[in-house]
Amino acid sequence: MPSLTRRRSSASPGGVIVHDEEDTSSSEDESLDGEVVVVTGRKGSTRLDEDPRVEVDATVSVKKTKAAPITLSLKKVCKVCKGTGHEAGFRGATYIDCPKKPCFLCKMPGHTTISCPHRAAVENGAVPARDSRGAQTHLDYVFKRQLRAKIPVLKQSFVIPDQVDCGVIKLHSRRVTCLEFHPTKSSILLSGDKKGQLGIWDYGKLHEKTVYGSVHSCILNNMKFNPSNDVMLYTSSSDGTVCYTDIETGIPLILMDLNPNGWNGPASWRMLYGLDVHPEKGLLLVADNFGYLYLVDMRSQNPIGEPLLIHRKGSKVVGLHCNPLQPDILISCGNDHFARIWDVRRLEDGSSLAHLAHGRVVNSAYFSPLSGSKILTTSQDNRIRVWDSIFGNLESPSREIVHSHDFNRHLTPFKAEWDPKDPSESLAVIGRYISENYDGVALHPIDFIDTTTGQLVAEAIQPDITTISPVNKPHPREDILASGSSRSLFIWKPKETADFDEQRKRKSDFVFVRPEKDSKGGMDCDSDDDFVSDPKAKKPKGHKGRKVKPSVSLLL
DNA sequence: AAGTCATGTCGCC
DNA sequence: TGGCGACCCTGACT
Repeated sequence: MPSLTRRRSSASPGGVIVHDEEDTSSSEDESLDGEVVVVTGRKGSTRLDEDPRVEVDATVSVKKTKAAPITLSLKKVCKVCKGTGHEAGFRGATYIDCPKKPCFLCKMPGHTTISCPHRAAVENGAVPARDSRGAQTHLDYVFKRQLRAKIPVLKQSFVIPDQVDCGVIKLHSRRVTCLEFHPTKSSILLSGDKKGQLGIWDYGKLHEKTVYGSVHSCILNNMKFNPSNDVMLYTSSSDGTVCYTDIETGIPLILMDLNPNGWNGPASWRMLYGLDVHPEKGLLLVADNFGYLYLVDMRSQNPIGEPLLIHRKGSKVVGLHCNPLQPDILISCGNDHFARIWDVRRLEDGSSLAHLAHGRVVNSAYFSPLSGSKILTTSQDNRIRVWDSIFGNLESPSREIVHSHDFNRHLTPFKAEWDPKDPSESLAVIGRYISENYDGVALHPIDFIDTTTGQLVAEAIQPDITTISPVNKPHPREDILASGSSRSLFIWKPKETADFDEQRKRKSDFVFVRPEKDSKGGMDCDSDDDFVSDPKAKKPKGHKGRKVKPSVSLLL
């Protein structure tokens, strides 16, 4: 008589799975010529042929012969569409899409990410979308093949900080939401997290880092320095407050609180997003999750005027940016799928100068940093858009670039950032959502895109960083990029300037800092315990099913 | 090492 | 228009 074989599992390869209930005495019988029997059992039912209560899965066939071969024909089920005959998920370090769903990259049906024309192209994911105003002609191809290669490059070559110089693991206890470089002290990076904590890290000295936990009580969405006082920082948060904080003490002054009566449910709780300074007027601009813009007078430190509806009522305003040359010109973007341009001098209901339509939520809209004449937007329809002249035709973007930066509720929204040091105002930096198989490791690079051509200029990867990096900030003056990946921060430099000899000398590429569990007030992370250089220290784990090479640089 | 959980947007009814 | 549930590459922790 065969004994009942049970297996407690929920994802055996190729298996529909059945669980025991209240049974702690599971056992496996290997005498059945390697065949596995998966049975739904109940407490006390130990033998299949004796207990009529045993339920056999529909896909299991049981032969009551002497040898009692019990076979399984378990159908593979796609975790995405629940259909059979295919499976979505990682195969090694390569992700296989569900063929029944639209392409995860360009969102068009009929193909998957692997065969997507936007991915298969040499530009590898970041290529200009087909221009809707003019299909490609034969002349275009002639131009590309025969002429373009002979045109001398007039543009300066980009300097790409694509080598990790140093990093802080877990300075924050929740994912990083925003980054800002100190305006005058070049090696100081400020970071905000989902918990509302404010991190200050001097990456030049590595050890000097502080986390203030009492500035905000939930997501720190944006920060901006006072242009006339580089110790003072403005922050906006989903707790509904704008704070003005001395970064040397971490003591905040609340300039505005939209939830003075506390929590009365989500219908009334206001969250503040976007934050920018109008230096000439001494104005602070912030917006909320119901579509309203607020102005705060920086001198009197008080809100002024009435809130103005700038996006669809009830929809979140995600970002604000004043034009660098004409700060009266403001751009806002929001969940109503629009970016809108305003004149701060005459703000009224419906007075927007232009509205830029997008396929989905607009995560960010920034004027170009030098001339302010271009606009770069990031939308959740997996497209980066560039509008070339804010005084020109804004009905449609002058360029759309397909790029993977989808929405995921567990990730900080991706935002493409201008490189402020690029005199041609064409280089943009943005993290990539979908992974690429890099020598057997699934990694999510940070992409450097030439927005004038849509070409992927460079992609920054580091085998140790297996997490997605949605937050990236190019340094305003130096060839440095800061990125926030989950709870960690990294500093990237160009290969030739990254100081690897120095790193080897100090035997640590990375600095590990334990997050404080329940921080009240400032947290000083400078105790010796915070640093790990032990070769036995925990290695970074790859994601499920992804093959990750052992880390060397982390453990030097 | 499989399970758990945190929790934003969108589409559908 | 509003409430509800599905959800495609998460990541850290148990």
